[in-house]
Amino acid sequence: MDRKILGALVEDATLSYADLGKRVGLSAPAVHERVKRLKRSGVIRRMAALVDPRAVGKTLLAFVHVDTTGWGKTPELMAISEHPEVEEIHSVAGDTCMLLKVRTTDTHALEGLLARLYATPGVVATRSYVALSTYLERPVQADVTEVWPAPQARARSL
Amino acid sequence: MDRKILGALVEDATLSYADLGKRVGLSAPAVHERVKRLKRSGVIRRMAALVDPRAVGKTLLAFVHVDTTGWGKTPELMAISEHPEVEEIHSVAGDTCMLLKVRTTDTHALEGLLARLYATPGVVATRSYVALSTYLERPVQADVTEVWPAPQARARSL
DNA sequence: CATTGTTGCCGAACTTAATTCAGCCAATAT
DNA sequence: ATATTGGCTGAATTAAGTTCGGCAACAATG
Repeated sequence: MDRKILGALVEDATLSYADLGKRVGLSAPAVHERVKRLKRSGVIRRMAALVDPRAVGKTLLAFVHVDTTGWGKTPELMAISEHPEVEEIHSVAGDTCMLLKVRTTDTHALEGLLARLYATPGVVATRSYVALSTYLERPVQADVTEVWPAPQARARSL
Repeated sequence: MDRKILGALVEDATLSYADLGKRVGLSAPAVHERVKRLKRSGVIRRMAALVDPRAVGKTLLAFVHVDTTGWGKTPELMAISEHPEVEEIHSVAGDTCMLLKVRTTDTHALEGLLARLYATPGVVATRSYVALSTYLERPVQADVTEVWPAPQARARSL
């Protein structure tokens, strides 16, 4: 039941509780109660407007591999996350320490960002993959058919 | 002005128009008008609930490089996008055709997905990077300080 | 087996926000 | 100088969010 609500809210967070209720077969207050619980338990992190990157001038998407000298929440990591062009930072197993997803206005701006990354103390080397075109991009789906109970206890308390 | 509204709505799409108005110095109907325009012009693609991946059982995040025999909207591309584990598909310049962002419950499920990808006609070879931990992950920001006018004309009409 | 407590749902009432509309002001163009 | 357009405000209306009491189902307990 919660999965159905989640799936609908991922697609359209502006749905009224009444419409949601009709869709999943519940009354408006019941849906309201469940959504409130999903929010408080952290399953729903927040509601957000999804913005077209090109509409705000972010035409270029690139994935940047970065080697750093340290591990964990290091100063260089903090420095990297300060750049507004950086959307994601993952530490990956394979061949590099960090994998960054970055968006810039153009190749020139990407070069500027790379220069700033290189200049960061602790950053050793980078390698970049520029995206030519994006065929699919969707937020985390809730349509997993999976064994219960879901690990809701893992959700953050904030 | 629209940038301010966008920035606020990316952070919290549940803000009332009155609160938004107070934040940017406009009345509620004025904000309403602007948001409606931003939605219709495609700058705001949609409102969505951001779900904690772990709360819905998606513990593992991986980036998968895929080589395919064809280019563009090929059947193998459609086949790949059918898998619910696949969140993003980009064609990248560098060394492979496609870069996939996928989420699964565990390594076993990832292996199953890779097996299905390998079995897809047109898919030549894959290489995977498993994310150990994610330090930053945020949606497209609207905080670009950039020359005007923004290329709103590029936004989709739907 | 009955009792008591808990959980989750519904319907109605109430409160708040979304939405519409008429009128106004400023900027631009004729 | 004047008409026209676009965007804003404030009030009124409509719709939604939110709270509450009561009920039914289930589980644990005496």
